[in-house]
Amino acid sequence: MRYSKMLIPTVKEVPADAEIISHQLMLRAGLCRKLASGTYTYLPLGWRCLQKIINIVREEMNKAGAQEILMPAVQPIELWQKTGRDVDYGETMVTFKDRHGRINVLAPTAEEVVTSLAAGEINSYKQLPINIYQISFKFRDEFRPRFGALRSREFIMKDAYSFHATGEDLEKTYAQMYDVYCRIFKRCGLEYVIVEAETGEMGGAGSHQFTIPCESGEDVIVYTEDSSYAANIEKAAVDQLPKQKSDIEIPAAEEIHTPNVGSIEAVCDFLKTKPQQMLKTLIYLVGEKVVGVLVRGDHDVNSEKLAQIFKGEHVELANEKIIEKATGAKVGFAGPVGLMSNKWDYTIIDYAVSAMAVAITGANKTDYHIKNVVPGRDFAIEGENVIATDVRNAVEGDTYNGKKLLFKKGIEVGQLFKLGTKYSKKIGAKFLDENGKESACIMGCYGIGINRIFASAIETGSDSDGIIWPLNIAPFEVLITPLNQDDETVAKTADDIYKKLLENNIDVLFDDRDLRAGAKFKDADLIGIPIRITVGKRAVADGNVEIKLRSESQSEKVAIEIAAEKAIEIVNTLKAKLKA
RNA sequence: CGGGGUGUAGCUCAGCUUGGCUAGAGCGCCUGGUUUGGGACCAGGAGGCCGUAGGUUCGAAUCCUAUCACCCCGACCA
Repeated sequence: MRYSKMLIPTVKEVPADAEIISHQLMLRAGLCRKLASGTYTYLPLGWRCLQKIINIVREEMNKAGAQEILMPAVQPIELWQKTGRDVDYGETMVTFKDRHGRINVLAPTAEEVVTSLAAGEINSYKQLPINIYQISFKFRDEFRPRFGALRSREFIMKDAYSFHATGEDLEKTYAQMYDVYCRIFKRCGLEYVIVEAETGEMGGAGSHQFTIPCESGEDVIVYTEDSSYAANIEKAAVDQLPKQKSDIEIPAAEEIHTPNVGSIEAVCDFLKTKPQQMLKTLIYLVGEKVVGVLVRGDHDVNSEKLAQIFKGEHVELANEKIIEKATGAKVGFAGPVGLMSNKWDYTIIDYAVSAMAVAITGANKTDYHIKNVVPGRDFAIEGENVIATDVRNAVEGDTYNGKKLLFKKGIEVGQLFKLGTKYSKKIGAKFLDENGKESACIMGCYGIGINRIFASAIETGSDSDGIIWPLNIAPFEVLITPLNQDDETVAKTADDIYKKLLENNIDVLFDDRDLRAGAKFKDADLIGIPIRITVGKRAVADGNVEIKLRSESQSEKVAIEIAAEKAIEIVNTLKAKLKA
């Protein structure tokens, strides 16, 4: 490909609305342009990268026996109503009416569609297992799209779905997909971490997440130093804290006037105490149920853990109205004393709370708190509809199995789920087993965010001059940079090498633009093609060209005659390193 | 959705507080010339309904109101 013929609009200045490195470089290197919030046009260079990623994913999926299909992006809402996920997804799912008044959704994912396909086509255990996938656009109307391709509203996802007659058989495919994912990320040249994850609104029995560690990641990975345990923050378990003992007899609980101080910080300020001494009471809506959740003042409720207690039901913070009704006080003054289980349906108490010797908590009376509250004495920590459990996020200082927990940020690029029969039961994907007995298909599902691989590769591979692509997903493998194109020998040398590389199926970009050397070098570094061959007048006079790796600072002089061969050799070496 | 911020040339931004001449700079773009191994230089040039709508005023990029878009901080996920 000739550079002068290609739309590669590089820019010197950093675009104003790009915050993180990958977003900035994507725009600067001319890989994409924003159309509207969270939607991007991928330009020739960017689309080439995405296609390379897609091809790697496709190859590995096909090799594992998965079959590619393509499902509609516009789906009838009725399908989603069957599984109740129209409610779970809520506003994240875009819906619109067509001319007949039917409500359609823009696919945020495809469990419902694929399960209804299976319901129609799969009747016998003889057809199982089957693993089908697609690579297509998804649309999610995110609360807050940001960070360019990291969290866009429209994105390309590879989503695979497997159907099984038995749980053991699901385990087999799950393990196989686990392996396939390792191969895919290896080939893409990414350092990844695998963590245990929650299944969230997907439902199901088990899940792993593939994460690329990096500062701009929005996920938090929790792990032990010896790597014996790694999970995302939604899942990460913590050891129970030791029960605190008080040296003195705690006096009776006592109401104190705390005008206008609702937040934990304000109360601490006012009463000259620390968040660890506080007991925070949050009112949640779990399905239809009103649930009071108690955590220590310095801890946060983990809504995934909360959802798991209620078998994956939809969880959200209650609004002001419900809180006031449930507590009889304005927001900020809720507490467990005196009204547990009568105004709300369940009380969930975090272990760290039951371990407290004494606490300060809201009095369920506007502008009042209660001090000297002893869990177990002043409110029940067990009983009907009262559950003591782990319902908070792990924090610095926590341990698991006695080992210190460490924290790291990461980008989630893929996730595996054991779905079980959540979808097949509701949509009626059933089969007859060898005994003629009917059962619901057991399902697994496996997603990969293509754009996120693209973004994480840049996020983890760049320097102050621009992108440093891993060879396998670089838009081109080799860049030829002739410097003095009026010089016949230079022009011919560059052209010969270009043709030779093309003949050998190397992805090569030929910078035939009439620009000064500096400008070409700057663009070359910015777009980050792994191998650059520089053809300059002086070196050519000596019978040489220069070969330079984008990842190295030194270039190497190579005789013109063997330049193409040498470049091919480097391509092969780099490829070998990325082999799965 | 709540909180904060920004909309002026293709891009990055100044001008707005304290209304007043023809609305500016750098980069990019076009023409000509000189240059040519790390984003060259000189000369000339094109390009703006100052986000949109209304209002105040003799006069609005500047003040007021509404509205839209975008960005940042919080609850979601590939």
